[in-house]
Formats: sequence, C-alpha cells, structure tokens
Amino acid sequence: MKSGADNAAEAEASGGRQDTKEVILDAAEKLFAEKSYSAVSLRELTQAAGVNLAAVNYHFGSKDALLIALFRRGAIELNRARARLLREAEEKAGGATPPVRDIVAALVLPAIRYSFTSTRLALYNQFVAFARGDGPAEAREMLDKEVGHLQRFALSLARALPHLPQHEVYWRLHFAMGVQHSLYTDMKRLETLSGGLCQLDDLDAVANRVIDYVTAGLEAPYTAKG
Amino acid sequence: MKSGADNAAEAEASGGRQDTKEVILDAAEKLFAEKSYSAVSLRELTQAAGVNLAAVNYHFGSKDALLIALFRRGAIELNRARARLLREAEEKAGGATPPVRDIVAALVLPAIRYSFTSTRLALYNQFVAFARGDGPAEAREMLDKEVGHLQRFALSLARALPHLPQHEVYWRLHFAMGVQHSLYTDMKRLETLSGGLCQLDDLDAVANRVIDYVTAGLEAPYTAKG
DNA sequence: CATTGACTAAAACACTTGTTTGAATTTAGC
DNA sequence: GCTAAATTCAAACAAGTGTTTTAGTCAATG
Repeated sequence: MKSGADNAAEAEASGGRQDTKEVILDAAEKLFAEKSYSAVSLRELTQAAGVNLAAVNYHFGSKDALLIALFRRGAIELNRARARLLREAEEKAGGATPPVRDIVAALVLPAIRYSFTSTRLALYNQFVAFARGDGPAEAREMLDKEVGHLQRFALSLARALPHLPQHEVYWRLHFAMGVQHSLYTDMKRLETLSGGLCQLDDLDAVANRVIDYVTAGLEAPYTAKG
Repeated sequence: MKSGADNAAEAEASGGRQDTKEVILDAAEKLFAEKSYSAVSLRELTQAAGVNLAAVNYHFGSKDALLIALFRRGAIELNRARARLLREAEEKAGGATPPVRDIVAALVLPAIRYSFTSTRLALYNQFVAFARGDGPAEAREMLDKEVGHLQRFALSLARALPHLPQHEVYWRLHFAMGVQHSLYTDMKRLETLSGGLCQLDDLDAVANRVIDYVTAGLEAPYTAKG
C-alpha cells in the first residue's frame, strides 16, 4: 500500500507532528497562491516545506495530482461551511425563505474567514486554468461539482427575490462571487490605493461591508433589458 | 539599431500586413490569459503566432519583457478610455459632481467592451503575481501608476457620496473592481450554472446589469462599523 | 531479534525551458 | 543595383523541469 492517510485514525495516532502530506499541502497552498501553479518548481516547493524532493511524487503521484488534492481539500471545507450556514438560515426562517441578507452571509462568510487566515481561496483561478487547459477530466468534474453547490444558493436567492427573472439572479450571484473574489485578489492594490487605510484586520467589519454591498446589489431595482 | 517600431510611422507605412511585434503580442495576450504566463512556453507561443522562436527575444529582449510590454499596451488603452469617459461625465455635469451612475459607467464600460472582444483584461492577475514576485522594479512601478489612475475615480466617488467616510469609498470601489473582474474570470462557471442562459452576447444589456449592480452597492446605506 | 512495510534521502534520468549564436534572407536608402 | 541595416531562420547551449530509481532509515509486528 502506498498512501499514508487511508484511514484518519493513522493521522491522529501519529501525535503532534504533522505528517509530510499536510506539510506539503500547506506549503503548496501558500506558494501556488502567491506565484502560480506552473511558476513554482517542485524543488522550491519541497525546500520550503522542508521535505525531500521526491516526497511530492511519492505521496501524491505527480505535481498535477498535488494541485487536485489541494483544491479538493479546500473546496470540501468551504462548501461544507457554506452549506451549514445556509441550512441554519433556512431553519431559522422556519418554512419561509430566509431574507436575502442571510443567504448572502451564508455564501460569503466562510470565504471571508479564509481570506483572513490563509491563501486558500486564491487557488481557485489557478485550478480553473489548469482544469480547462491540459488538466484531466477529474479536475473538470470537480469544477462541475462546485457549480452544483452554487446552484443551491441560486435557488434560494430566486425565492427571496421573486421579482427577478431567473437569469438575472444568476448574473447577480455571479457578481457576488466577484466581490468575494476581490477579498483575496488585489488586496495589495486596495492597501496602496487607500494609503494603508483599508486592510483585512477586523473580520466583522469587513464581513458587514461585503454583505451590505452584495445585498444592495442583489436587491437593486430591476430595469428590464434585452 | 534593434527595435523595429521606434517611430510609429514605420508601422503604419508597412501597409496591411501586421508586423511581427504585434502578432506576438496578440498571440501572447490570448495564450497567457487562457493558461498562465509561466505555463506558456516560447515555443508554443511563437508557433501559435506563426513566427520564429527567436523572434520574441529579438523584438522584446526576453519573455519577461514581453509580458511587461503586453501589460503596458493594455493598461494604456484601458486607462485612456476610462479617463476620457470620466472627463466627459464631469463636463456633462458642468461644475457639479457627476451622478454615481455616470462615474461607475466611466469606470466599467471600457473593461466591459474589452471582455467582449478580447482576453486582454485577464492578464491583470498574471501580471500582478509576476510583478510582486521575481519581477523587476519596472513592473511594480506600472502597478503603482495603475493605482494612480484609480485614485481619480476614488476622489470623484467620494464627492458624489459625501455621507460615506473615505475608507468606505475605497472599499466599495475595490468591490466594484471585483465585479468588473468577474466579467473576464469564471464566465464559464456562470454559463454552466445558468445552463447557458447567461452569456456575453448583448453588450448593452450586460453593461446595464453591471452598472446597476455596482451603483446599488456604492449607494448602499452606511451602517457604521468598527 | 528479525522482518516487513512505510517512509526518506540522494542521485540520476529524459526532457523542456529561455536564451544565444551565426548564417541566410529580406528590406530600405542612395 | 548595390550596400547596409533589419529581420528571419535553424541549430545549439546551459540550466532547470518533473519524474524515477536505488539505497537507506525508521517504527511497528511477529
């Protein structure tokens, strides 16, 4: 047998020391985000992680497989957190549809948390380029599954915004993802633009800001167009 | 002398045939956008452009210099178009400050046009990663200049939204850039999410949508926060 | 203790990378 | 039409790439 984490018990039993697999994943997350997938060599990556060069191929099979495993780890956590918040919002609303603001919060809060603590989300674009390019079918399937998770939010929003045609809901949800995206891309530009006034320091303040903005956009009056 | 386009007259005089330099720039724009800067080899690039392998190093000096030239070409055109629209909006408003919607239109319309006709804007993130990584100081200066252009919009928006503190204007302008960003990133996700319902087909419709959304976000009530 | 398995280490592999070279070719100026 | 500069071309270069191999280490198990 090859893979080390076939059962979670083994990872737990190994005690306080993180195992190589996760050390690699963490280093890859950081480096792939600040540079890019293909700009980071395995030598640079393994050196930063403090592991041997061959470790990546031993534990993951290839550099491509590492990227896939990395994206999977992040996507699972993110979508699980989003789904949980959306479910809670629905339960809180009883049988009725939750207010737009609560749906928005469920969508963006997990991502905002990540943007404060890790570079995890910055991987998304890298992975999209990889999957749509030379990447294997497995990668494309993961992106499709990702869309499936978003579909739940589209439906929920459509119920909360009954005056909007379906395609307009999709568009505005897409824009909401763009706003969210701006939290882990180009933050440097915002910092220099504002002369250091705007930063990712107060999570609640940033979260309220994003939710206010996105909610206002979603609830904007609909001016019929071609 | 080395470079071929020292004076624009030469490029014009050469008649209908595009010169090698621009053929390379066009091919690079396309390839760098769909894959990534470091994922595209000069062999793949020059073959797609139909020029010799050595042409890039001959005309630009290096692969890095090509990326810089590419970004410069795009940034100049984009900022020029934005500045012109903003000036027109200010003139239309006489001495007063233009309405938020007009400022937003000046900011996003040029980018929306590009997103319909080329992959030019998708280069931005690539260039940011390059400039902040191993890239030369020249690249960083270009990003700073880019921020300078945005500053004009920040000031104009601050005048149009006097009830907002300055840092809130910066944040919301940043979010607006994120919405704009969503037009040339992840459009594939929107298409599959909407089952093909949403696409970049009708420029005016998309432009109105974006402007509505961004304007609503900018004009959202301000709920004081930490 | 011996043995088996998972894991690490260092070296080598085949291949691609960006870049350079020097000769052939085209283009412009007199 | 000749000259000289500008450009293209094919070939080669050194360096770096992901991957494989082979030997070595370590911990658990019988």
